Amino acid sequence: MLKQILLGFLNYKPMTGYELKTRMDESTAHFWHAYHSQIYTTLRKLEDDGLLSSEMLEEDGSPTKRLYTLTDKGRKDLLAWLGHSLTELPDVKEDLLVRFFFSARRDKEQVLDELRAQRQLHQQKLDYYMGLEAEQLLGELPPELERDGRFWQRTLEFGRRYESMYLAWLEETIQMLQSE
Amino acid sequence: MLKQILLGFLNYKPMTGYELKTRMDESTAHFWHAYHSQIYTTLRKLEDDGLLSSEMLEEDGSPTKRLYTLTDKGRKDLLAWLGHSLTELPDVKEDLLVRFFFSARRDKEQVLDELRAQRQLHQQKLDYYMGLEAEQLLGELPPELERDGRFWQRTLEFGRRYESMYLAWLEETIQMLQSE
DNA sequence: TTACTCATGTAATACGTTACATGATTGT
DNA sequence: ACAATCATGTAACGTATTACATGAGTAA
Repeated sequence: MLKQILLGFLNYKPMTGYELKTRMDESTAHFWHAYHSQIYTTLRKLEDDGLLSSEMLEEDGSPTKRLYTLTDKGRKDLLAWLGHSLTELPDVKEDLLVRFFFSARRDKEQVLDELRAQRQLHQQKLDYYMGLEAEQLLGELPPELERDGRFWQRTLEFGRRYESMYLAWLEETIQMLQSE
Repeated sequence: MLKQILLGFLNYKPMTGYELKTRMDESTAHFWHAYHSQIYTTLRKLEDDGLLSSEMLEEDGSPTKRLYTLTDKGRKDLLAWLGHSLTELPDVKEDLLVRFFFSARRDKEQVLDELRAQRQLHQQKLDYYMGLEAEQLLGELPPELERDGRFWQRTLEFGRRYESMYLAWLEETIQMLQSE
């Protein structure tokens, strides 16, 4: 999936690995996170496969960068991937639920502490998403990216709802345990 | 994480790989899915590490089974894992959002078709979760598993909310695109 | 001079998926 | 006879994480 994300970003314009990493961190990381180590190795692999080309940039006053550009083959590959719709539901992975599922025999206060800590983290993330939305509305996008911007905004809206849903579940679960 | 799930189940009673797979499919698979190939290899590894022991069962009228039992070391390992609360938020991975993020330039009807197909799948999953709940309420658990049952029910409730949230987001996103 | 951001990479390991492979029993 | 379910495994591959490693420029 990282492959498609990298091709997707490079479809807008050529970028370095570092720039792709920072872009991901402020947008797609909310639904697909990657470490820089994986990004750099995947970029190399995509270049080996002919989906990207790269050139070294040596500007004075900044470290040497490798700029990646989408090739025709890469663009075709991206479009082919987008052309084949998802026909199944991807598997959900929720670490906390695994822990909670086996927590009936744990010390109740310890479980409550864990749930409260998660509540705080989810609240922080929701606050962060709320902040991001305001920012994005203020910083207007160039006209050719307006439609893209609405799609991006929609993924952010998903994040907000996910965090709200999670918070409500945690809140009620904490209540349930407290009043046992 | 599969490791902890297997230890968690075996903390209730000894089971075979096949039984663990079927148990997972009707409970934890909703938030952590695993293929039988991974289950069998992980069980072997846990036995190598001394967290499980196994014995062959040869009953007439059924294939040979390998019954796994949690060892003291395994139980200690499970309790240690449960004892260390989650202090971070696990990364979310949402395939559809990756696709949607890069879909502003795709054919609108194709995107709508994909969203509608996902809507149907999520509706099916929600219906399935609703059915499961009814079942679980009918089939009463033995008294010593009552508290466990409430915890399990709570993870099912999470699944219901997740699917409801997803459906609402899809519905509104479809509306948004249609009225563009 | 110390810490932070920019910038890139490799190596080892762990985890997860798909495909291949087999064989018995049960129900229609 | 055929399909479904029970039951277990291996091999190859793909993906993701953690740790190790380096070095320049910038701001306090």
